Amino acid sequence: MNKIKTTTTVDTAKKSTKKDLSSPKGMRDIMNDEYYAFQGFFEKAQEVAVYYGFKPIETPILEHEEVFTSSIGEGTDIIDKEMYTLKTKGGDHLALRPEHTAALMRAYIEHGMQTMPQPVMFYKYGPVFRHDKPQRGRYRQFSQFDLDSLGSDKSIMDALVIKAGMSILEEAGAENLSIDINSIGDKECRGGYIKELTAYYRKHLNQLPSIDRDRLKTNPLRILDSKEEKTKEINIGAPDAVSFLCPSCKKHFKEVLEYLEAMGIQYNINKNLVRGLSYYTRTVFEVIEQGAAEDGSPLTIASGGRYDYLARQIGGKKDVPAVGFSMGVDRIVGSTWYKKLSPRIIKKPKLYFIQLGSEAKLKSLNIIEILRKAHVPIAQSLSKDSIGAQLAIAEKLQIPYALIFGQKEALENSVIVRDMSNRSQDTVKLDKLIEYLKDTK
RNA sequence: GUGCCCGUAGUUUAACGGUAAAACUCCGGUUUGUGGAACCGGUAUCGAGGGUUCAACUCCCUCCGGGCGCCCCA
Repeated sequence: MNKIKTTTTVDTAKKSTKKDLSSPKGMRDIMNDEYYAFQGFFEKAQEVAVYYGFKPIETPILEHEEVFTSSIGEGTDIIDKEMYTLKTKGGDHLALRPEHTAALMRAYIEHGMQTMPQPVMFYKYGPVFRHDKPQRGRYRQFSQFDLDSLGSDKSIMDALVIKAGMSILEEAGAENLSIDINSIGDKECRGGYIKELTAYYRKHLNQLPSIDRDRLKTNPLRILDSKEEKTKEINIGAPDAVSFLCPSCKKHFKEVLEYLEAMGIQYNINKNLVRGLSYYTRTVFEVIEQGAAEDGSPLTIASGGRYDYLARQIGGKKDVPAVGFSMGVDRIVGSTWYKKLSPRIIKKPKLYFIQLGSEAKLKSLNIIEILRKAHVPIAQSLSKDSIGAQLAIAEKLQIPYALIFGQKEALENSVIVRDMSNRSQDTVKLDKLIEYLKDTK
């Protein structure tokens, strides 16, 4: 009964020979050193985050589409063009998360975290997805590490989140980062500012490039960081958000800056910084890597801000003041300054296990298990047969000791420990091996 | 989504309108227990699909993928 229709399966397999064996556009495999680089970064980031009082959280990679559409804002590219959406068999409209913040707020509301001592502070790490055109440091699946404080409108939380984030970046090896900061006000003052700004651009409408004329309708704030030369000139005389801040926003912003100064964090106020996501209020900032790359163009490696109205936007009954810091891990790990943080699980092999002959090979795995139980990190290449080749690999890997286990040793239950540096070797009984190794360094 | 450039073995590179060359890596073999050895051998439907042509990897188109800029953004 096992004769399944082999012919048909083979046929279909042959017909669909042209399988695309590459990973999807903008998505890649991460392995070996690169994997360790990511893992090492995460461990360090986690360590710093915990010191600052952040707790871990992981949310699903998929969320209901509305979590993002209602928060990030329609009219932004992230929602209109870049979100991966899908319809489940049950008819739910889900989306691969394009960022962490909205999902985090959803979790906060869902679990009634307002009953916990405020603020609730989380760190969050994982892949996010944007259907974007891949470019330098830009992938369709990339990893973000986020720090967020939810439930407090205090300016010191802005400062804390920024400080913790900057510490992580420094631990990762960043040196000459600059942080751009601005305040775009709250609902008290932002409306008035936008009105004023719009009026200003209207006055210069005939000089405004067409792309920015369009933005005047969709999102006037974004004209501020336009790359059009013409617009840049016009922007010089544009009203700036800070001078339109209401007293409480002004106070908040001033305090944030004072904290930054007290902590020795270099910043510069960039009045043209507005950020793309529409949920931001008050503080917005970006951490920029100045042209360390060959081409010298700056790359934003982290960004964030306050999002005091997000909770209600996604359907919460009341506002939850919050602030967050989000880092692009791929960009950090890919930076020239990134110092390869090594994951804790990676141990430098102390021994290279060499086996010779079938009798020895048969018992090899047992010996490796003895070493593993004694927590002796080793390397081996059991598939190789020649002792010369195996020694060569040990040499190449710069492993201090080689363990030679051949036919003779297998029969005698012993093993040769060879010091790679001076080529001296000792024969040691298997049951004394661990003890013997303790005396070596 | 858009503009420019690009796409040959695992990798880095050749060549030519007439069905691909080399280096390194990898795998296999030869010398059957001590430091990257040597020698031999193997591995490409020239990103995919069309078209032009007697003939295309080489010319043209479409698509896919990559790099850079724009939009946008980590």
